[in-house]
Amino acid sequence: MYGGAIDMPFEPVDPKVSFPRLEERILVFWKDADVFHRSLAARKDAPRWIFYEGPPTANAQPGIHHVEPRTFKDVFPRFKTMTGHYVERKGGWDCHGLPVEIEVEKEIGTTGKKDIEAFGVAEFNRLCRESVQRYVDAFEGLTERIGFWIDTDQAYWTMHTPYIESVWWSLKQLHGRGLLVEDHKVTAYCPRCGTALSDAEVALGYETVTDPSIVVRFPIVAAEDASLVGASLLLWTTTPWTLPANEGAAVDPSASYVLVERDGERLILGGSLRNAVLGDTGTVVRSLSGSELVGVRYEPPYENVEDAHTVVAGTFVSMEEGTGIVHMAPAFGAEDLAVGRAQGWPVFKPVGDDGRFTELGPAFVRGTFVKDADPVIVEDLRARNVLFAAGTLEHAYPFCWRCHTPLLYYARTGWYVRTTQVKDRLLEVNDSVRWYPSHIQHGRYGNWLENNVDWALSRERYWGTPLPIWRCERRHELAVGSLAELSELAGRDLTDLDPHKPGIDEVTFDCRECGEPSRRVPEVIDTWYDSGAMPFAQWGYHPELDRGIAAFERNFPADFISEAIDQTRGWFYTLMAEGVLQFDAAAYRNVVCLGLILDAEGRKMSKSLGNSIDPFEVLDRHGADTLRWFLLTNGSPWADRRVSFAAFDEIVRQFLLTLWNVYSFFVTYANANGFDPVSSGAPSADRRAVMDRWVLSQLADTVREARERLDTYDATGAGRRIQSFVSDLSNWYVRRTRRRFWNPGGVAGADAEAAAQTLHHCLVTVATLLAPFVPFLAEELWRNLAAERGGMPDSVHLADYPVVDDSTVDPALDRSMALARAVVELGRRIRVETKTKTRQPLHEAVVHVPGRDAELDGLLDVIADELNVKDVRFADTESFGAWRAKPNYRVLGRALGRRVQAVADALARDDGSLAARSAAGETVEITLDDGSAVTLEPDQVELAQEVMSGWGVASENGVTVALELEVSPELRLEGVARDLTRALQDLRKAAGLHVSDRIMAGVEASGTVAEALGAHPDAIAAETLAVELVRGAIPDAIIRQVTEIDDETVTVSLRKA
RNA sequence: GGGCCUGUAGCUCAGCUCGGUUAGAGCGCUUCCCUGAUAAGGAAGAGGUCGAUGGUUCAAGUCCAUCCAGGCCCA
Repeated sequence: MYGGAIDMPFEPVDPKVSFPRLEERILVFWKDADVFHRSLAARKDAPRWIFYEGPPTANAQPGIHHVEPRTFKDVFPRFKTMTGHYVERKGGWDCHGLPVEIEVEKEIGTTGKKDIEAFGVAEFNRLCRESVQRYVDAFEGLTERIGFWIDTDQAYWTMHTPYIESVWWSLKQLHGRGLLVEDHKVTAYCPRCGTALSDAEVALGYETVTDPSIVVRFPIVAAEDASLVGASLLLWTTTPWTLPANEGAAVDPSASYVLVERDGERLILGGSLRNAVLGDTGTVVRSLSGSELVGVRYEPPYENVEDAHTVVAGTFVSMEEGTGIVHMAPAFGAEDLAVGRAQGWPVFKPVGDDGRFTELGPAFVRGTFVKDADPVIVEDLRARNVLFAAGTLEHAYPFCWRCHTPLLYYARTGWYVRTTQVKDRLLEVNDSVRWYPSHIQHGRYGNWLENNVDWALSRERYWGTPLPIWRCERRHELAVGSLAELSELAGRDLTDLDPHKPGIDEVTFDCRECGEPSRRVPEVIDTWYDSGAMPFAQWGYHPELDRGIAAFERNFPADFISEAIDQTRGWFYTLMAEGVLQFDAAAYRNVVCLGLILDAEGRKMSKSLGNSIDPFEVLDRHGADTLRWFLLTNGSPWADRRVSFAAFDEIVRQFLLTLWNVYSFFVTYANANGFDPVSSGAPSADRRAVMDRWVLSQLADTVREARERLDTYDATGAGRRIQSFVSDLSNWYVRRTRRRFWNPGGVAGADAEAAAQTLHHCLVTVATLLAPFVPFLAEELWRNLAAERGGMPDSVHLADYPVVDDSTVDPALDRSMALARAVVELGRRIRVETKTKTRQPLHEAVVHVPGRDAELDGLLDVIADELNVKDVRFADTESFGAWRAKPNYRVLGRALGRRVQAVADALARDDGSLAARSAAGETVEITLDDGSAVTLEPDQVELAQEVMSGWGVASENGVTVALELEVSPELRLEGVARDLTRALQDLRKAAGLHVSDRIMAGVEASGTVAEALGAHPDAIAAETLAVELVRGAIPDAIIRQVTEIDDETVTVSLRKA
């Protein structure tokens, strides 16, 4: 369809367009003409504007929430390309991680690590690789279909060897600087599956259970205040099995505690909890603050470590349940571990990975599963009089969502990146980043950074980048940075080895320090580390191998990244953290942070809820441009938003089809008139009609605002401005200018050509403005209207973004036209109120706009035509109703303060004479209640005219319009002639005639209609392109219709001439 | 428990930066009008305690405080 036109300047446009089909055609064109790569090549030497692709994890079918970030990641690079930047767009795929493993586990029916080991890690990882490949194919399909221009051919894959080596290089740096270390951490752990669970997994398995709830005595053995010795601290716990690991007790230092004597025994507990624990028994001997207890040493229930068993201060201590004194077992609680680390207590862990007590535990529970040991321990405590009270408690406890084993909170070793050591630098770097919306910077994201904890890097899983640390029996560690380095260590060529498990684990070598065999630690790394490594790893950056250095340096840092808000703790953080850790620099300058996509009920879309919208269904039904336009302009990109199909229909009808119809209209008449935009040449400004000058001024303003907003990452504002221009173009410019295009004999000459030039220019400019937003429709318009005409490129995406044509900016005209449109609106209101059809011509309209008459000078014809009146004049002596004035608060409020209300009161009492003088432009003086006088300039008041409705007068905002409603017999006939014309036009349309077909027409009528036909035969014939217009029926009519005009029955018929 | 966001018409959302006295748009509903570009457009109407309370101010949807509800994240 893009063949050269011989007979017509433009390809005919089908007003009934299918956007999805149009988009398929454009996709073929882009591919055949290699437009994307040419758009890059054309800017090869331009300043770089750097974009990073945040890789989607290829572990499931893409959803509509993947289209949102991809749309924003497309619109700005396209815009920057069109404004003269080189925007390399390297794609990427996040390949590793638990989600991929789970997807494969579903396929092969395994439910835990033991199953996977039995299945075979080599085969398992092979399936993971295949799964990734499969979903990448699906994502590539979506990417292409939505018009997201990104280079998927050269995408980085985090599972490819050069990427992994680059990650290894970075880890080696961290290890060398002491920032990558092994340490303990408490995590939820399933003893049956032998694996730690993520928070999300833990959240899946909470159940209400009954657990023991016991209070135990910790007798004080040493204290600064010697009188405390011999008293017992009371501690509460629901996990008796953790008591053998007790190393301390925590109190709230600011809370109040009491020493109670009861049955000859002295007990210490939180004052507010005394009643709950002791009831009204015992006597308070003294009260003391928590801080007085800090440092007290006690006798632990079970012997374990030296130099511990003291009371410490803790902010986490609750004074609302328990005893106000918290038992601390660093091996089994996150806070406990943090406190223990701060106190220098060793981690004492008498429980093995199978959940059973080991040799370290008390003899009577060794080999027992911890939960089963609870009653045994309680009995032991009772026997030794350590137990104070025992009961049970119902509460929520997490279970393994796979095997229903109770989860244990366990200190386990893992590998950590010491991000806390660069926290200050992270905060500093964050200050240099521009966030959209800005509140993220010091809000959600800034808070996250403030609370930075070391990055738990290792995962005891299979499908991930292996942690490249080899260690010997004597625990000498070596971080390896590449396969080449590994080859050297192992003494054989491993450069072709797949660096994944299990192959990599088979590589061993002799420790360089002690000669003992050294083997790799078993863990893989957090897949998020892969994602944050992309600025360097996407180029295989590796200084030791002299690889990717130039490419990295050219492309760091990013000017722009964008993802949804859930990435604050994800990619936004990992990118920044690794940028700082490796290069002491911000990895990105601008970040657009999008809201989440919700369903019609406001719930987050997810596969498990079954409420996600299939993007391919939307694309097939409404098209990519529709979806893109919705995402870019509907609601706020920062806010979560609801998506439903109704919104897509509205966009098609209201925006895309409106533009399409203007386009179709233009092409129809340009072809009919043989208009050629290149040879006809643009008329000079002073030769342009006022409507042309107005629409060009609006266009210039649209270009200005679109550019300004896109420059500040506000695609929504830019899009809305363009949409409002398209609406004005269609509903005011074309509506008002239509007849100038209808030029069957070519008689209108230069004026028709000026109109065509203007509309052509508007459409081409709009297409260019829209190219980043709706790349398909923009291309379609460009291809037909501009491509290869006068040296223009063959694709809109190779064009420059429009610049403001200052010569067309005319603010005075903008204001005048707004006023004229207000006048027209009032006129239309009068016609409705007085039930006077618009088609009935009236004698005159009288307009009253105090002080602004002159502004309407050039627009009286426009008003007259739109209101269908013979004449428009300005009021001079008429009084349409009393004037009313009220203060212009913005001006007077500032000047008068409190007295402005008194002015309002005074003006409200005005009988209209003061207001009338203001309306006439006079300065008036009013007297207030307090006797003081105030002088009011005309611009210090707002004027309105009180008019009665139904009398042919309407007023608003100081603008008053009156219509002369009397219909003379002549006007009546003219109105009927127009009704008749309209009937014939309807008939032409119904007969399917082309706009330029000539007809023979017949009218069977009597009375007024016949009279009107007799009075205005030429006008009717000219309007309807009738070469012959007869009374009565015509022979051989192809269509015939009975209709009502002016309460008379009329039959019209016609055929082609 | 902490942080952030959101709360305006039946629905989807503007307006809040920088306070101004008739709070807007689109969809939907009612009535009418216009139309040989239009699947559109226009006018009128119904529909609002602008989440609540208190404060600042001549004036609060807008600024401040507290609270309520929902969401997301952290604990």
